[in-house]
Amino acid sequence: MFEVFFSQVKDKVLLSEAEQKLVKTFFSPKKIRKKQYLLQEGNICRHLAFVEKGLLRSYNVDEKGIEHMIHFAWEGWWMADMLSFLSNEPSTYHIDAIEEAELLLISQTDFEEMLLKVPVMERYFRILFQNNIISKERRLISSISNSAEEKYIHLTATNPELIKRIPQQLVASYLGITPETLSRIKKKLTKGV
Amino acid sequence: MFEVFFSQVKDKVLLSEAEQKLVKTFFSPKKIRKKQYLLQEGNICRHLAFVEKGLLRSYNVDEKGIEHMIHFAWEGWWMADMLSFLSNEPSTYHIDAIEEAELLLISQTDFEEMLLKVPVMERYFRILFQNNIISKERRLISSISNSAEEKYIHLTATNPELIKRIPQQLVASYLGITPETLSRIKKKLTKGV
DNA sequence: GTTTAAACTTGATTTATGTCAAGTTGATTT
DNA sequence: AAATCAACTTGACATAAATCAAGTTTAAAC
Repeated sequence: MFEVFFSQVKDKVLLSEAEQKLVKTFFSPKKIRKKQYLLQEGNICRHLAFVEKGLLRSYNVDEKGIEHMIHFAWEGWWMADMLSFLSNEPSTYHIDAIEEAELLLISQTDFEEMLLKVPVMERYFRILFQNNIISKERRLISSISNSAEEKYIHLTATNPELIKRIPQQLVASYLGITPETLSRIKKKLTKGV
Repeated sequence: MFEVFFSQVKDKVLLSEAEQKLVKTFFSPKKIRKKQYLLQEGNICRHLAFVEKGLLRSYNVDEKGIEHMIHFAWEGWWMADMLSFLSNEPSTYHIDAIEEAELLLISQTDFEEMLLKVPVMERYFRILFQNNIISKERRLISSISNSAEEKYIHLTATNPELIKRIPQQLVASYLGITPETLSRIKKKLTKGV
């Protein structure tokens, strides 16, 4: 159950056998089915979820009822509403499974306790968050700088797996464009080949 | 010189006198004039900069020569190209001073050393990065979900100081819209009052 | 204090993208 | 395999925002 997890963690920091054992105790496994919610708007996000298998998405819904994709997370990625998780405020996000998923959950109090008891995990999350900032910044720059077509090209270059694995309408939402526009962009680009 | 710095750090973690003294040794002060560069595209970002006084901006320039604002940092904020700083790759950003600024700089190696020698600073940066992720996520959601007018209204609500302190054309760029559009939005909104 | 340059505003026009609607393809369920 | 539903495509049209250009205000430089 912890295979993907520890291979990910060991990618960033060194963990002793004892530390691994201790870290394990803070997590509990959970399986969720396709379309099942992990978090619904209005509820407090009480866990960080690590994806061992499957695929999750987080999104919010605006006044017009339109969904806006915030993140996707598959094997080796984390998923949560960090704002709600850290501040204990009700979430404005939904999180659900695009593909049936196996997760490792850690609660708010266990997260804090783990970081204090296993300082190397404090380091792991500092590095993880660092990387997250960098990738968010790139997505943001693309979002404010590029046309719809450029945004799509940029995404295929920086995240080809996402294009392959995520349904097109959700990719469109992730880019902040309509499914129709994305469909036309793809047609235009394949024509050009 | 470290007044703003330690008030910021103490806001997030507890520091002993000894730790404070040690932390100070890793930083060197620097003043830069208005319009002076701290970093230019193509160079490696070798320092994190903490702003004690003044105002910095980071931006990139696209093929058409258009500047896209990435961040602003005034008293109490950090500035860097994190990607370049962490990976040692040449930066794609420019960083310069909008207002004359007093900075505290820490180098890549000193940063790593400080985090290892003063674990509470590891914690500080984990928390700092956490908060950064949340604010970037909000900006991103607004960017992909909202119209130009809604983006501007959202910014006035979440970051009123930015609107007051940053020249309008830079605010427009920060929002990913043209100065003309921002000017028209402001006119429309003041009319409505 | 006058000159010069930069920032901001306003108007006319163009363009990219959104919206609405209908059709097609593909997937899921019975 | 047929039926049902959702995903994707395509076309016609509407609209928000960009572009281009001129004017005005404000700030900087001499």
